Amino acid sequence: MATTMGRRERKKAQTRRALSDTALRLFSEHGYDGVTVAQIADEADVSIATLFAHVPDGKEALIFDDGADRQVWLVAAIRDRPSGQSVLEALRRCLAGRGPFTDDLPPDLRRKRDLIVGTPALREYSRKLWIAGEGALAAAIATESGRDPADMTVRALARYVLEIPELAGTEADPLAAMNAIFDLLESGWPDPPMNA
Amino acid sequence: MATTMGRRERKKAQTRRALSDTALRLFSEHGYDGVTVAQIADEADVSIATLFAHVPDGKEALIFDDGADRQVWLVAAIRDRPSGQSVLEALRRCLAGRGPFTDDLPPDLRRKRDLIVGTPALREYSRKLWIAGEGALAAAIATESGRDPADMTVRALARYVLEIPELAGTEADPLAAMNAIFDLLESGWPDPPMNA
DNA sequence: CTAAGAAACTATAATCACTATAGTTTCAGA
DNA sequence: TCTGAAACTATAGTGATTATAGTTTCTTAG
Repeated sequence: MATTMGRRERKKAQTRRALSDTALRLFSEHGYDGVTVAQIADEADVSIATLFAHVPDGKEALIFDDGADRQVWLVAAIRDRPSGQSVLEALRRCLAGRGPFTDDLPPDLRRKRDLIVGTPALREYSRKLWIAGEGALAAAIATESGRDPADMTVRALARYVLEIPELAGTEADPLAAMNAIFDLLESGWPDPPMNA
Repeated sequence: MATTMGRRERKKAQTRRALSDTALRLFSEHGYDGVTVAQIADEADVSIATLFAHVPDGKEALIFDDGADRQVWLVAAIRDRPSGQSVLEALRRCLAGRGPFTDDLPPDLRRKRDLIVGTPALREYSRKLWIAGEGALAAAIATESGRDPADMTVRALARYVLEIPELAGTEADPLAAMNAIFDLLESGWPDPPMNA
């Protein structure tokens, strides 16, 4: 096993990359629904069967990375947070630099993000990917707070945090929206409202 | 406009009912994926085109009612709550008597519920129906708390409440799970944990 | 170096959800 | 009773996805 991948793996990655790039370009040009998987396969110069071999989750998955990076960021953000910082604060800061919450991105990533936010099918699939990290996030939270990872409170918190991108992503000011939601999760819903 | 529907509307309702009943029966017998819409249409003795005319959202929608009852319950539960009761308390009590949170149901509804909970595609669609009520619920909450219905805090609370059935529905004790989540929403996440 | 054997790829055909079209029957109301 | 709308039908098509069976291309153990 060499440090550099063998030719086979390199070609495989190349094909997958060609599919992603082609899909992103065509989606940007004609809209998600305006492109068929057949067109994508054609322009990437592979057969349809090959396309689906690379993207088992289907058309929506084409422009998303296979690797489960998402979970890694968040779990790392919790584990490596400065001492004294709360778990939710760490998550808030981590999310603030990602996805819909910053414009400090290279232009290709910005185009991709806009495409996702503007396409319901892609938004839904993106949410699915986030939610898939629920278990890992719950485990990390449980570790830090000395609770059972199966505790419904922990699971719910993890789920609610992971829903934030979809919930706040379409707002006029996504970052402000995200902060409002984190405040809600930290302090709870004030009822009766903050008068007598 | 007679008090009883005309024959035309009666027949339409009949057809829709036949489709629902047939779909529920076949899904129960062979599983959701083990039944094609063609089979359902056949057994209900209508054409496939007619089936889709009745169920524009597709296969999953077959066993759900068209009417948007869900929102109505919840909004009414908030508006008509005893004075002094918090909004979240009203929602908690309302949900406790519905869907996955009680076994006090006629056997056919119980079968239907079990089918939904046990079938990912149906769970997802059910969630979609709940989420569709977000705007109405947010409006009701905003009215009671004197906030802007577009306030992200209000929208987030509404969304989080509506996610509870999917989140708690698959737990061993759904009712206890639901209560834990409401506690989280009311009080927020205690961090650092409840020691010094 | 070479011969399995695995992995990636291909064409082809099928299945299935869903839509479009164009025409027929049935009811409702003037 | 006539007319138009609504519900229905058969038919054909689109597009995603899967199954099958066979071909090419790398890897690697001998």
